Amino acid sequence: MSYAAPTDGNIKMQAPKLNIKPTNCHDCRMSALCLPLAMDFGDLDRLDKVIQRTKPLHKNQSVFYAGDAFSSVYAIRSGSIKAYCVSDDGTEQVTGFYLPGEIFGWDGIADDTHKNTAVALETTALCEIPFNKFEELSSSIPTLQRHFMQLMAREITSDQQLITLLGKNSAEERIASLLLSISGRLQRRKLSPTRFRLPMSRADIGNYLGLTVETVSRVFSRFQASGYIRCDKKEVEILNLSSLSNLVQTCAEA
Amino acid sequence: MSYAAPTDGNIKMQAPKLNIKPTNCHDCRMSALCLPLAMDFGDLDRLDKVIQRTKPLHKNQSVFYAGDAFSSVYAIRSGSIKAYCVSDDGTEQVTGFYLPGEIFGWDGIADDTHKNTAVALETTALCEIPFNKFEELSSSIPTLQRHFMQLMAREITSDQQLITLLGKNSAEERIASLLLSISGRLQRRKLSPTRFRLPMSRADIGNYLGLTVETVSRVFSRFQASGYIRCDKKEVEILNLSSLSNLVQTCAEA
DNA sequence: TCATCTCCATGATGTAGATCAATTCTCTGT
DNA sequence: ACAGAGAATTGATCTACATCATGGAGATGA
Repeated sequence: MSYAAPTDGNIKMQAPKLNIKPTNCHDCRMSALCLPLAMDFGDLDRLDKVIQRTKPLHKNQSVFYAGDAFSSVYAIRSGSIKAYCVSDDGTEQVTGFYLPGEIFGWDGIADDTHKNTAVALETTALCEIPFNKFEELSSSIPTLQRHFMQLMAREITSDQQLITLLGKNSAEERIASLLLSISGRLQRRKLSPTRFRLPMSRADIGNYLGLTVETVSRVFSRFQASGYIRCDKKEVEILNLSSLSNLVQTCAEA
Repeated sequence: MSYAAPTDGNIKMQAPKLNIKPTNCHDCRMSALCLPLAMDFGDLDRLDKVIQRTKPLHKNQSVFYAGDAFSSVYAIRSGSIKAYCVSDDGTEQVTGFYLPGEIFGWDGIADDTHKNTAVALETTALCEIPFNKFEELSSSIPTLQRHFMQLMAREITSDQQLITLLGKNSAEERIASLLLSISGRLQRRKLSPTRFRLPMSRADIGNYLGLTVETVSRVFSRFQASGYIRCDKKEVEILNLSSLSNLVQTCAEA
């Protein structure tokens, strides 16, 4: 019954009555993540007028498709998103998973065309941030521009971490890294970093990490046998965070 | 021969006599690549005043190190740059190669600290674009802001292509893809897309593509045996561009 | 309620590319 | 001009992961 219980992903959680649905940026408890901290209230009001809250998508509904004209970026209020692109031969490559408080859709800015398709992994509520209006705003709110560039840069950084992961690391290292990444991101939004529900399938994980479903499954089993995690289907509990950390080669920070 | 300073050695290619060294953005024939096309001449002047032309780096000199405070992004006038990050265990991961007309250094915007080290692969001339001055400028030159975001987005797109490459493609596909990428980028700056000199070592290529030197070497040999390319050390000639293209799975564009 | 589907787990076997090793060739500095 | 280090090629072997195959556990729907 407790709200903090991280059975959160069990889609029902996003049901309107459990969450006081934020109707503006002031009330939204994600705003610390997705909006500039330095903005004052007047600015926030102006931004708030621009942002559109779409009605919740349900599982497997798309936000945009590869090839769509780029018009907006999106912040996740609840739920989760998978971004992937499709090769000419039809194979998919998952390029990212996005959790509440995170922003996606940058891939369209380069030439006004989305390179990825974005799809809801579960019932998901979004804020749409129309990019042309944002541009108008950001010339009068300087910190907003900077903040957006930082968000884009964060995307670059995380993409490059994934590149390192795919280029150098073993299956175990990749999966440990993903688990830790999700754990850390949940922690940032004050949710349990050790007990959570993976919103994506094993196949998605494998695709994202350049592994097959079978390998992903085996590694999960091995992690469980080693006592690093306990998991039942998508429900995961991290039992030994430091062992997992020892597995991954993080890029040295300064 | 007593011409001391940057003893380039093999890089005579971008010898002074071929290039009238650009002293400002108006004259620079890279500007079409690295600057907003839509900017008028007044804007260009103001931008020009902000950009610093550094003296040429010679091979293996660094532009910045991972951990350095972020202050600028850089455009390449001539030469080439390798960006890489270092794990705590000391292993390197190459995250990108940058050719003339291209801009690098975005990786520092996220939290004002560079995540990568950038090093010259050969004698290299750069334009430094101080980011704080850029931010001032861009509020008064709206297209500039947009353009910079597009450049960042291009970095995201290319990173995501690399992710796909590393996650799904075989050694041959990866190397074909790199060759085609370089070919295309040279073509954009009106250089021969079929005959060029690779500025990076086989080891760098392998590192970038998640392969060992040996594998890279073998694939080059195989490509040569198949008549796809002809190469002598770093000098490469693409003989059969379409065969190479057939090898790679490009992400479907709209 | 049963039939069908999707997801996940796990075993048996195959293989692309890593690793180890040796040789030649090319730069670099004294 | 020479020694030594580094870069590249090629061969022989090994291994982590892919591939193929099977069965079970939950969902979904007539």
